[in-house]
Amino acid sequence: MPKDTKALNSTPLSLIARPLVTVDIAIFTVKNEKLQVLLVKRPNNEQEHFTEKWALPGGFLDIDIDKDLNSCALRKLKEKTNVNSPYLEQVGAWGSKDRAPTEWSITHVYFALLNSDKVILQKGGNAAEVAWFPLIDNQVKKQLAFDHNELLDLATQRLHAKVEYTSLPAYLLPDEFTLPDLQKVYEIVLNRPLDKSSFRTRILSTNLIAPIPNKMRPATHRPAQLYRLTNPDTLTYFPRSFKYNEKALKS
Amino acid sequence: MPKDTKALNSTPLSLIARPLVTVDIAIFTVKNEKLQVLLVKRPNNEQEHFTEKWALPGGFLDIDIDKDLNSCALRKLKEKTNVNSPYLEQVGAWGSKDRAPTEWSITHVYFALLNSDKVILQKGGNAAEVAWFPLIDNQVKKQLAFDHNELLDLATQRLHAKVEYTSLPAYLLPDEFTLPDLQKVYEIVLNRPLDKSSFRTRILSTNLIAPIPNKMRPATHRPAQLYRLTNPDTLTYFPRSFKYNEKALKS
DNA sequence: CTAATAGTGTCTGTCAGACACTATGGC
DNA sequence: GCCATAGTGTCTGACAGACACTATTAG
Repeated sequence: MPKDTKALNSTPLSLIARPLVTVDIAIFTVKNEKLQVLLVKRPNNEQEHFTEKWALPGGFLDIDIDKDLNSCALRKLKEKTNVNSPYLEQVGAWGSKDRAPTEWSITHVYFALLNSDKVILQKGGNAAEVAWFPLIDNQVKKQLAFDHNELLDLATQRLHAKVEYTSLPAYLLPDEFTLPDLQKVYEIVLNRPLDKSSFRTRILSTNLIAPIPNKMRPATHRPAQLYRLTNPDTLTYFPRSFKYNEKALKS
Repeated sequence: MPKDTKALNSTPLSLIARPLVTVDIAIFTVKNEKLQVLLVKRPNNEQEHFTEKWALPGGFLDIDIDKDLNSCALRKLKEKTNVNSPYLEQVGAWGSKDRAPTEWSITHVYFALLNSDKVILQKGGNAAEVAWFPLIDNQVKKQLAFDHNELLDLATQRLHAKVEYTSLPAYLLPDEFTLPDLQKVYEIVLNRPLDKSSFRTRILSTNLIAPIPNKMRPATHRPAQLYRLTNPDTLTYFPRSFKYNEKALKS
């Protein structure tokens, strides 16, 4: 009899051996004109693995507290940053017999984007220290606990891929920002300069952002129009190829 | 003390309550010129939920057999189809307190693409029946067990999105196929016609496929060149916007 | 006035879609 | 020859990048 039928033949569910289940989050921000990620330092505790190593914030799912996986990620994010509503996206699940030292374990990797001004770093809980680390060549120059270097790579790859065709970098800015501000965060995340004219055309051709009437950012030069997100909860996707073709559809 | 620190203060890992962990797979194929998905019928067993309902193939992770999540998905896929190496991709994890009737549970959703000729449907295990169901308006016209309609939607959305800019549909074909064959599966999955000329240009501008020298498909009309995948294990991505700009980089 | 940055206009090359055309087999 | 489908060529419109230009503030 195949093993996975056991539950369907009334073996009590409680007898099925279960893996450890965790959530880890790559929290990104732009600070000092660099893309940075939040890491926590594991405590000095003889009974723990990877003691005093830096790691992605995260930990065990608590089925008594968390109503779903996203809530679990938000809870952990809030514990470290005191931020309630970042942009949050699941990257995927990684589980195997030997990714953690002792047991079959699965981690659910998320990434979050937030404006660093809104963050109040909090050690609390199981974190001896909490700090931002810049990404250099898309990596953090540090050996992290467990397989967290790989997990961070995966989150970074996802971020990079999506920045090319979405409005993701807008979540790195404060609520009110100018178009040059927005271009700047795109350039920082993409690590390459963009043309001002085409950037503006592209952004303004969607309804991603709306100007705040009569509100400019004052400066010692020409002031810039301030904008805010039209719909902060919706990610905007810029068009891509295999264009939809109305005419061909009719035939 | 925050709850999630318990493991880090030497509470035995075995005492942390763990959710149920499952894997479900949307197995897609093209059959009779339609995109179809494989479903299994749950057995008639008074002690089970959703008895005799159709569902996505899947079930409990078995930490004694499965070395990682992907292996678990492949095992379940092989049990139902006897196929060893389909295209397989994780869509994501969905877990919550109440998505399953009794317990906090997490499922890891995968989708697979395969050529239906390679499949030998097998009931075995916990499946009373196994069958292909066409997707109509991207849905299967049937109420599935648990939250499987939603899971299937998610897999279908992912498939659709990626078909627009990748070589995914190639995995729905046999090893040798013609360019019109390939165009046809794209059209079936996308549910819209494509222009022959631009389709060919697009495909041939990559090294996705290579012609098989002197091998044509005979027909009562002009024969078509047969091709095969250059690298069957690598998904090809077609280019998209925010084009890389060499000149701007230097400045 | 100048400096500095915001914001616009114009040109041009590229490329995808539309669609007409040619090619090649069976009959 | 005809039919059917494979495969190519040509035109055109859209659009993104390059880059020059104008606009608006402080001082």
